[in-house]
Amino acid sequence: MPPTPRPGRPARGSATGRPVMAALDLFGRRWTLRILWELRDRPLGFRALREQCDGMSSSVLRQRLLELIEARLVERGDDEGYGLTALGREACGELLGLHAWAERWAAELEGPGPAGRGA
Amino acid sequence: MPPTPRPGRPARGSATGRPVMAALDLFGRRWTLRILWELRDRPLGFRALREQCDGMSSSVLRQRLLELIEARLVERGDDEGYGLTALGREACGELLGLHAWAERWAAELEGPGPAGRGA
DNA sequence: GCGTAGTGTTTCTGAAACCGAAGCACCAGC
DNA sequence: GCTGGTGCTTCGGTTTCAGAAACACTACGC
Repeated sequence: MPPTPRPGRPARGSATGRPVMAALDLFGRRWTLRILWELRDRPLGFRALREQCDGMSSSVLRQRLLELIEARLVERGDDEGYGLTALGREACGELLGLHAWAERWAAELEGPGPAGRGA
Repeated sequence: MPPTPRPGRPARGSATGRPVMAALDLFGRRWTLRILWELRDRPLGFRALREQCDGMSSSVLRQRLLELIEARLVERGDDEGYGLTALGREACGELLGLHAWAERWAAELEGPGPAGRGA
């Protein structure tokens, strides 16, 4: 299991510990973005979260949660399960921007098409 | 090689084709965010881009570039190499938000610490 | 007490993704 | 013809992920 990326420590695929590199490494791992997204407006238990993520592998979910907890984006409540920290909510705010972008993206791909949209 | 995520088509790990899911899948692949980041303010050739990404594997770089081209985030100029499309620049704008967040993240982890920062 | 149902978590095996170095084909300058 | 620069491909080994099964624990009804 690779180390959890954190600012100040060299990220995977980066000689520097620049915060943005650590973030790019952390968010570039499979399911990480999705987990943050699914927790965006309420905490979820392990199994519920797994359901939301279309039944992703429990071993990987566990791993990602540990990483996110170590990175202080996620924390465990006593009853509610896993939820975002203040830092996690801020990051999720940025994902909202991505969500808006994705809608424009969809519109763009659907519409004009020099490079064709069908495979 | 898995299919390139695109809105309207079920993304990996998602039953739906919702644009945001496709985006989360696309951006959740290793190096994808980093590539966009490195292209943020000028086009780069294959080898130069590879250098910027700390010597990432050329086979994976090729794969990611094809995906990004198919997703219309990246295009090839005749001379300058690979550069962002208008859509790609928009997405990159969202990454700038992530960059700003990463700085706050670094400050937060450096400062107060209930969960400890040292391993 | 005893079984049932619900957690979160762990373990395991095979598949998929990634790494990394080497080498290819091509072109420009000399 | 050689050198040095591209972009790109191939291939064996390593890492990561997938998916199902089972574990430990708790709360409940009985």
